[in-house]
Amino acid sequence: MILKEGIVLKEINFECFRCEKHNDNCEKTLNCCCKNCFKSDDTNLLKHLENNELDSIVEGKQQIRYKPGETIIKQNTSSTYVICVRDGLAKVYVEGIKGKSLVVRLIKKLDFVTGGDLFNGNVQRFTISAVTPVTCCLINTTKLSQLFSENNRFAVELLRHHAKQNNALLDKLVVLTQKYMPGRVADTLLYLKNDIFKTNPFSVPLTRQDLADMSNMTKESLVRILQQFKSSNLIKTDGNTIEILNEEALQEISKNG
Amino acid sequence: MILKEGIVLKEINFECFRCEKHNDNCEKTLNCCCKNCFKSDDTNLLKHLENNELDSIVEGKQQIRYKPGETIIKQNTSSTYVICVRDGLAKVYVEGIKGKSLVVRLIKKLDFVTGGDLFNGNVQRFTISAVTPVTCCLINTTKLSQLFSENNRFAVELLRHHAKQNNALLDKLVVLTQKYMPGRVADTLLYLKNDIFKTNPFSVPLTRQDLADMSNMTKESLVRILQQFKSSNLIKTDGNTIEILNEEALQEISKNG
DNA sequence: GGATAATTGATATATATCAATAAATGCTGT
DNA sequence: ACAGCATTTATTGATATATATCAATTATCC
Repeated sequence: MILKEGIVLKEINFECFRCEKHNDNCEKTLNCCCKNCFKSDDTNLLKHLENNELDSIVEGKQQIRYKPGETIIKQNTSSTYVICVRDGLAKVYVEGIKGKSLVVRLIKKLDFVTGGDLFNGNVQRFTISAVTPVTCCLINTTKLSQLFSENNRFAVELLRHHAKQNNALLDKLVVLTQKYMPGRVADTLLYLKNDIFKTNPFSVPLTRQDLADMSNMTKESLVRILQQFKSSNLIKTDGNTIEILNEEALQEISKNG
Repeated sequence: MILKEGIVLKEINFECFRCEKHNDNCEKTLNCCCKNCFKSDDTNLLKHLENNELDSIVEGKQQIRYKPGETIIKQNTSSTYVICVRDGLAKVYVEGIKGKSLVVRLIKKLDFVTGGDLFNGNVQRFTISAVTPVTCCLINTTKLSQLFSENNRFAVELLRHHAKQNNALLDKLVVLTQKYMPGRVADTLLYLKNDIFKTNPFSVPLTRQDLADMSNMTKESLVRILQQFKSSNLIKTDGNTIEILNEEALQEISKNG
């Protein structure tokens, strides 16, 4: 089954005994099934949906694999999908002025991305591309609004999700415009450790350019700040592995801007 | 009626013949009545609500007047209000690091602001303060979610509104981090002319500091750019009156960063 | 007429740019 | 599997520049 040029939907013929939907390897992993996936997380958008309601949106869902570097959603194209990541890491970024990119967010397992123009023309306002191999589900939004009347807790959940995204953007706006470079790099490092990888040390499948795009600076500047942090014994790096040695100090640097 | 220290609700004893709600001067202006107000604009959040549905949220509504400089919503305080501006101009800004403010948006007649943490703890993530005398309605959000099941078009409308805010923030993020000062000032000027005042010349009830906070720079830098624009005959200023003489050139400057 | 806001100039500094090198990564063919 | 070459990525240094800061003056507004 070919969706669009280059992207081929993996044929799924496995019958999942738990959700009664087509699935791959569902019995073994227990997290590949849509209903499990959707329901397994407290912050999950779809947690309030009843089984039959889930069925209606799961039905048209497409589960796709992307190789590192591949584009999942392209800025300024129209699409009516909500993305749910099942596995892997992807970056959400704005392609800005003169080729500059601004990484707004990293997304990983169970993260949802509801597009910029949801119910509003459906033009995507950012690009999402796979950092590691990514498996994700594309859920068609056209069915979402039908659910609102049946289940108003779902509408509330979706609004909450949007409100959170709004807050995150507002925070980012302040951080990127009002903090000096060391503060921004500190924020990026703490974000990676505490929100994304949740281990220490952690191995980052991102280039220095990516880290710079997250921190709104050039790669050269990022490297220099990283060196400063290293010589101050705040962090230790070995290639793409970063260890945070003094989190309090980084928090302090973040606070001071 | 005293809401909180310093803010006194004006007593309203006028009976509006069109909406049968309490109101002031409704017959004369025809735009002060909630239902008119809510329904008079195409982009209005509440346009899909039926009369009885509107009644339920209008009932607990508070209509308040603010003097220039007064705070309508204070960042980091909890409130469950959605703001609807009936008259005047207010600025929505984030109080950032080391006393720096970032004006995210100006709001005027019929604009809605749904708070940062709607359905999510209700902590406001920005401050709103009156620039001119402002009359606005505070609508309690606790009643909003009840309407979703009755009227799913309303939920869609609210989501659309949030999606738009998201896009605006994303745009602002790019503009403020990737454009040089002239580009940012050009954007601010075009925003004032085309989105806010819709006349040319227009009289801006904002200080240079406010304009600088909108453009993410110091007031000194803003003044200098304004002088540059003046000596290039792109604009003409007389105190707080600004006339845009060459919009195409400003668009070009905006584009080039 | 005193406070606040606007303007202008001189200087400092954070950060980008340019350029050169070093290290890693991927590919090719054997 | 591995050496060797090509390509990308990372690092470091020297320099340029956008922008902030500081200071002084002028205009504006209650």
